[in-house]
Amino acid sequence: MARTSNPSASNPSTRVSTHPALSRRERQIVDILYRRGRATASEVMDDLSGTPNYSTVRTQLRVLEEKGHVRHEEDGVRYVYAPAVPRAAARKSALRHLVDTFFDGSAEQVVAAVLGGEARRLSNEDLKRIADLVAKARKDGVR
Amino acid sequence: MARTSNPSASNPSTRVSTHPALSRRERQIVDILYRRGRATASEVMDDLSGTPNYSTVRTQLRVLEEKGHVRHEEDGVRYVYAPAVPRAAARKSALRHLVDTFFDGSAEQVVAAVLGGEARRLSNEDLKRIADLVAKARKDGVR
DNA sequence: CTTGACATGTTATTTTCGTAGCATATATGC
DNA sequence: GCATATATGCTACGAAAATAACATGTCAAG
Repeated sequence: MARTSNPSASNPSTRVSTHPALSRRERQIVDILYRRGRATASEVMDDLSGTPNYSTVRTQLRVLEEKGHVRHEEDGVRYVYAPAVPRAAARKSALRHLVDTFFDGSAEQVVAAVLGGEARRLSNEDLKRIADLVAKARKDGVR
Repeated sequence: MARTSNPSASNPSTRVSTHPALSRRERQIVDILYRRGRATASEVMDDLSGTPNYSTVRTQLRVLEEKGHVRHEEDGVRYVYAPAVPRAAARKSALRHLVDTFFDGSAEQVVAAVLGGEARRLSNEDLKRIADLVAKARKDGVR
């Protein structure tokens, strides 16, 4: 019965790096931080769905910090939070996860989806720049 | 205190479609289903991290079905599960979320990341096909 | 026809989450 | 100086999630 073996680390869909995967609300909060770069508890609260209590959000940020997912710096009296994992790194693994989960691991399919407007409509200028990117990648690759 | 208003539907990072967002484990399970297309409880279990009890996985699949995230069909005696939301739709919103969260909403940045190997290495054939895709998109767009 | 392997059905227990209240500190305007 | 707005510190608690035990059903091999 397809009991093939599962090293449990070979599977991008469930792979857990150093951190044990975020809960639902935690994921939302961290995503907000990635989108904003950095934010106070109030700002995070504003971006959260529902109408969480300010206190609630602070508690969650504190827990996230304890777990090492988030860090804060003090700006005068207030705390300003930011993701502990650099955006570039998080982005990389997120992209990879997406590609593996929804695009059969195919980069080409991703580009097709982006061009197809699955993300948002592209202007002619956008397409031009993208074409240049691809051209450059090809040239470099062939080099 | 910056209580500007939050329709909770204007924010892609926290937007909840019809379904109230999956819990951690649920997300993992559904992702596995998207990757495999369809799977039995055993197969899902094999792909999950940790070493969840078979019983546990079945319970979670049942709950997911109750919530409408998953459906099952019977293949003889056994149940075969699949995501309730079509892959294409899920993919679309996932891509959008990724772009908004990590790429400043820029499709161009996504393509750059893909080309840059942030997802996986591309062959020359891949690049060729991608170049064709872009060329076609440009032609169509200009039309 | 009975036994073993593998399913599903049901129910229970432990953990984790999500949420918020209350106490306290600090700056700011009157 | 003192009230008010806004912070953080700490604690608590119900709800949901994650997990698994136990019971039952089915099919095929021997």
